[in-house]
Amino acid sequence: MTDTRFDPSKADGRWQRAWDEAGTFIADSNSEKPKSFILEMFPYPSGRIHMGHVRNYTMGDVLARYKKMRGCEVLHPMGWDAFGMPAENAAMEKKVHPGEWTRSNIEAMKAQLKRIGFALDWTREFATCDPEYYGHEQALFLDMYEAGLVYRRQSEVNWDPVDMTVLANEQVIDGKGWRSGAEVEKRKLDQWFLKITDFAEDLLAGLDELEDWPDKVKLMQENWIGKSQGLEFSFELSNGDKLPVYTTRPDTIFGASFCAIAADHPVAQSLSESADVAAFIEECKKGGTTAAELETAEKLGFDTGITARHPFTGAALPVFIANFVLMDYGTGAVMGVPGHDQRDFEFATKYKLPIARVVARDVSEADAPMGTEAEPGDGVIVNSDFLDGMSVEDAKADVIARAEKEGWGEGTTVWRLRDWGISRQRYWGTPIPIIHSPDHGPVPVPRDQLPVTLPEDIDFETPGNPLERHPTWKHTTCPISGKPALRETDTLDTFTNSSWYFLRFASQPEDAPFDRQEIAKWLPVEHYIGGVEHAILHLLYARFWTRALARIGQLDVKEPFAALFTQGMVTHETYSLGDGSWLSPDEVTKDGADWIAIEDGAPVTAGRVVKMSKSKKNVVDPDAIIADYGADAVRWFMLSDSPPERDLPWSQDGIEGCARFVQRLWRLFQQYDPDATGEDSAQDKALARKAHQAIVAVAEDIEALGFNKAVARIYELTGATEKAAPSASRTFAIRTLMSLVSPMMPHLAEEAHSRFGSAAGNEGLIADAPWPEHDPALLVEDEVTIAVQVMGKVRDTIKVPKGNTQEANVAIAMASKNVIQNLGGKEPKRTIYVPERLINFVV
RNA sequence: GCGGGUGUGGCGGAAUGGUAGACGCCGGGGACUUAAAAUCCCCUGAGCUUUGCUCGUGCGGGUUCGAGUCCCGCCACCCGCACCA
Repeated sequence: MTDTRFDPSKADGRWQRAWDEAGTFIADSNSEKPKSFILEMFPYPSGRIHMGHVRNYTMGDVLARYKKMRGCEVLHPMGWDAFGMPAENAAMEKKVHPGEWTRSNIEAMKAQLKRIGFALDWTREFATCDPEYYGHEQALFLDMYEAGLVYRRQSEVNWDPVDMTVLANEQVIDGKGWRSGAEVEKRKLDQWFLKITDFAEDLLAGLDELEDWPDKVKLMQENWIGKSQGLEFSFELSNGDKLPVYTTRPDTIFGASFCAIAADHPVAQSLSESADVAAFIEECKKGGTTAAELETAEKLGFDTGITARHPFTGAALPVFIANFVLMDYGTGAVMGVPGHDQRDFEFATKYKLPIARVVARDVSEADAPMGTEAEPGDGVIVNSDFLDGMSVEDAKADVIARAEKEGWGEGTTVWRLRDWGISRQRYWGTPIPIIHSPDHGPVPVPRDQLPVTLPEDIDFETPGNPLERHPTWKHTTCPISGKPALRETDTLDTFTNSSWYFLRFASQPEDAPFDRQEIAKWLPVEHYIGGVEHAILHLLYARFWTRALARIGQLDVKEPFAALFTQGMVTHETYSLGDGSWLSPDEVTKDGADWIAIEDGAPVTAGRVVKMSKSKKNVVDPDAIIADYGADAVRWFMLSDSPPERDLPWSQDGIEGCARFVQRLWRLFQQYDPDATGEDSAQDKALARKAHQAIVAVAEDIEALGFNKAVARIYELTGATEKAAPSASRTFAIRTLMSLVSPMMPHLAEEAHSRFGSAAGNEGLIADAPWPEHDPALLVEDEVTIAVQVMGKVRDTIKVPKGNTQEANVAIAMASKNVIQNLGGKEPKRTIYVPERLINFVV
């Protein structure tokens, strides 16, 4: 035999080069084979590959390699989601151009990915900041514009009044700007929107057909789209105006004790001449625009003195301006029913408004006092005149019917989903290809002038939008009149870049965003893998974008991703000093049972296991790990132990165990003996059976993305093979193991295959070899173990031939000493018999 | 606040309503070695009056011959909330 140790530092690079030179993973769209498009969410080039990326791409890689073994033509591409805020922050902090920073990050990260040995088709690589890519995106934007799917309106942003700049939600910390520290305000700007709400019904209905998506993601999207049936009606106001409101709970209308309107509602605005009202409206502008902030902020109201006439009772309800009502949702006005809505309850408690019960568990509890919280649940209607005794459902229908008959309201469908605001007042994004003409308003940039490229000479010294401040870039001429005009200086939300990149991976013509026929060959993506944090926004936007392109006749698919998998995070223990500062894993060591700082021996507290993050310093660099243990050990670790949808805690012991297993397999592979004979012993048969069972089980596990289970199967077969004496079965088991681990540990598998496997006549790369065949006759066992219970408690187990009759097995069970003892001389009253599993005697 | 999820030994986890803890890690004992590393073997949920018995899957109830799994009510933690990607 040759070496005794597998040396990844030599083998990894050798096989990575071999795959590159052979073009092993280049996808051929003209292949006759069935097509398989395996895609992981492409990375943002932040600087370094982190363990989360490694886990994500390892899972996709195993699938891609497995599919190839199964005879598919596999498309497994990689690219870069290259626009975004971090590049602009780097520009401000490090005085480096965002493009330069991004490009050098891409270069570094690509080299890292190559060292992990991923089976990627690098010929299709692109970055979304390439003018070719965003130029095609601008064309798609104009297609949608011309199809009426784009419009412009006023919308609120977070405004930093000191830096005079728009802030992302992430840049608002506790209501203050992250750099200036100033109190953030809401400010209205003209912004571009995509009409995703036009597709609300279709996006919702489409979820039903996504059988291979996790239920939880479909549920989250369903709730996000938020279809609700309700009543829209108008209150008559004491000042003579009408106040349209929308409610999903018309059944509780007799419990209404006030109305609340948004600060920018016309009724509120009409009162703003009063200093008090103006001051309150100003107060409502404080704070940012996030839902969490709005929902948790203290409920504030201002009594306008106006009253609204209740449509049934005629009661005069006070009308408040309230900070928790949004102009963007519904009509910007609500009826307040404090008894059965928590937000209304808090508001009514604060402003001492009546809290009436109109829903109870039973009519007899109509006078039961309200507790300290609203009761939003189901029940029967009480204290509500003609609705008394009805179910919530019936009462809703009844009120809507009456409103429609009497002509003061109508039942409507309302969606929680809002149109997609795509304007960003930032530099590092796709320029919106619009020219604002003094005579013709917004005009599309002519197609032959695309791409509208970003200017290179850019000033990041002052806050605000660099495109807006650039001395010449925005100055152009109107395509219609030729008169001086201004370019749109907003760029597109980076989510637009990731809404169609998978199409560009499948097809990359120069003169168009994609080729329809080529797309039809590959789409939909067979497996799409990424973090659950994208469950709603990215996935919904990509579904929308695909549908929009289908509607305007450019695509034949509606759903881009046939199967979705959301993987868990990579986590690590945290280490902190007494002063609360964090230490990284390589700054600490164990002193007996305690952790101490390596530098000065100071005591360290080992804290909770949380997602790896720079701020907590609990990160482990994949490069260093690969240098120490090799790519296969890291890949194996990423697949072992934790189910892929759950978090994976990184551990030093774990990676060392994986590296040991790589060597253990290597030792076993060296014992490959094509000339071994002998099939007769029971042990040989048992091993052959295990190997054939593993071929089927590992395939099933990989197809179900149960990588941790596949890993456990491989451990079991490895252990059994090691223990076996040389035989033809053992040789078969070793060869089987080489194939089974090849998607997961491709470098080790190639090395073993080239050195030992070729002795058995296997030529070429194992990456090109097929998945092993199994013998169905060897899948079944000929003996089964049956648990014997007395009153549901296991008292014994019996081993019986597989074909035994129920009578025979029950007789064997009855003869068991333990069973006799536990029956205590009594005859079983009943016997539960589960074939090949269990017998339960009930006395 | 709203929406979604998760909870099983010291740790990661396995288990079509049918033998809870497969497989791995850690730990303990032993073999080999001048020694170490590596490797191999055995043990490893808790408790007890130990041929065996009792308890045990976040907590409290329920359904069932039988519940980690199904139902009801809680608790804790994690993710998302529309300008982070």
